[in-house]
Amino acid sequence: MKLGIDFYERENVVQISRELIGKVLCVSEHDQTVKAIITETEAYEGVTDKASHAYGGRRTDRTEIMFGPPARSYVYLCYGVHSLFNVVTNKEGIPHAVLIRGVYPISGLDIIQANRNSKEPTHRIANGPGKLTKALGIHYRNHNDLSLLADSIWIEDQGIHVPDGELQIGPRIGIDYAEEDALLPYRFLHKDPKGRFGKG
DNA sequence: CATAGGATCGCCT
DNA sequence: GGCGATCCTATGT
Repeated sequence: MKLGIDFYERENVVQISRELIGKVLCVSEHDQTVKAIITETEAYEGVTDKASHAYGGRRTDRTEIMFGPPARSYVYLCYGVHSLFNVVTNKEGIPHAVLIRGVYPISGLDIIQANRNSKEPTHRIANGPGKLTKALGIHYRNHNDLSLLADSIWIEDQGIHVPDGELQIGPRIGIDYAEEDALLPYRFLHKDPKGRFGKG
């Protein structure tokens, strides 16, 4: 079932980031839906987090979405090339977000391969923050600031339970500039999506 | 208006 | 493992 507002509006973004591992990201467009299990996330803890775009309460046209209500998408362009997909959490006014960094497709693999223009195997076709947006057809121009409670992009709980032992928890990637916050254990990664979610 | 740099990826060696 | 691609955002004048 689709995650509701209660899931997103909680205060602990690190906990939400942890719980999103094993949930299912769904994207629907042109009457076609693709679904993929979330395998990697990072928490971004708003104004107190030097790695966050909203650090220090910085409000710009771009970051404004994170200050808005929860359960919405924050999709921005990275390195001029990649759309990166985030989920806005906590209450309006508190700019928390979770970056989705990797997924394992379970439905619509043919569409996903076409989107990527690649026949990479399932466990590698969307195992990166820029790869998964391209794979699922998420674009910063079309999919920014959408409600995750509507029918374009949403996240489902399909009862998949991922125990702590299957996770690797450590520092976030590519945020060396964030000084002491660069070492916070805000990254959650499933150690073996292929073995856990693959066939056989 | 100009400019530096980024929550990355894929190709090359 | 090194590097270029590629362009928007934020900041400063």
